[in-house]
Amino acid sequence: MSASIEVYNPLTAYNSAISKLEKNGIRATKQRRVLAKLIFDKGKRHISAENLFDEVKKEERKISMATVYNTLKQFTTLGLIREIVVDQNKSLYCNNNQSHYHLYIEDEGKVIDIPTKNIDLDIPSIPACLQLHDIDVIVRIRTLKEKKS
Amino acid sequence: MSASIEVYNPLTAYNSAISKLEKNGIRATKQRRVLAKLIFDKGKRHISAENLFDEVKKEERKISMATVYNTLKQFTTLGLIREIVVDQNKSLYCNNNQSHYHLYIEDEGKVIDIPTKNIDLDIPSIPACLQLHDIDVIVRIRTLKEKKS
DNA sequence: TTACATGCAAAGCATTTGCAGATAA
DNA sequence: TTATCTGCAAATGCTTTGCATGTAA
Repeated sequence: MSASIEVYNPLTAYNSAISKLEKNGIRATKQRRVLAKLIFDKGKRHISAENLFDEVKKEERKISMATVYNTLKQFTTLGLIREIVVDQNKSLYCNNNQSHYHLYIEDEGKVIDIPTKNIDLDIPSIPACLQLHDIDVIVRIRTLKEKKS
Repeated sequence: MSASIEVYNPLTAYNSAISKLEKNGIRATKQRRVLAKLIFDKGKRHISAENLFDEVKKEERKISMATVYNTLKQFTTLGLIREIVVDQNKSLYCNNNQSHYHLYIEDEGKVIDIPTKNIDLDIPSIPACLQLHDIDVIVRIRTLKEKKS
């Protein structure tokens, strides 16, 4: 039955985020709801804290940067979003829960999803005392510009 | 012919690093030689800037943090070492040039190599105007501690 | 001699934190 | 009411930079 490729339903994503908050005893405050709406309501995408902060400014409410960061962190801990560390000073958050990896266009700071089926990981046996937490695959790409001379 | 698994020769690694510097018109100054020795002389490993700085302090010469950072950056640009961004505040540098990926033990901040043969990437077609720069695969692992209750 | 390197301290920047005031249940 | 949140501004920590001094060729 499963849809062949990933289907993203903003409303479902938003609603399940909110209910997951509540299930974990975290209040669905106005700020968290606004942020969740912005994060989940625009289809699959990758956002930075700054990005999100800017989007909030364009909307009705004003939310402090600290709250944006704290909320992103909480959402990440709850597994609602995933953090992608593309480089030192750039964390992006991915609102797509389904298993996938990332194509990172370095010059543009842009990230594109790669469906998991295109990547085949045969990870060596992990000792029983360890627990797989996450697999980050970032394929780094550069645009050809000054090259090819 | 090729060796079945990776073989690392500290002396060769050091020497080829130095000659690559010279080939690129970068002087093999005392600081760079000291850093290269520390980086390549202890077998395959993953070092942070701070680590390296500490090791320098234990040795004869004193090298400033700025120089350590600048040198690591240069070495990375030249392809002598690889930077692994495991999280925001932790960049590690890997002295192993051969293609491989990383197992990151989050709680310990420790990185272990995974030979490439265990990972098979079938990357969706990359437009001709783009250039593959690097593929980072970080398998994130946590030790089981407070869990299993 | 002269371009390139180094070291220091100051600057930068994304992120985190402490704490007083605000808010949800 | 009371625990939890929020916002501000200050703090943090890694990394970078400007600039005067030092060094290799």
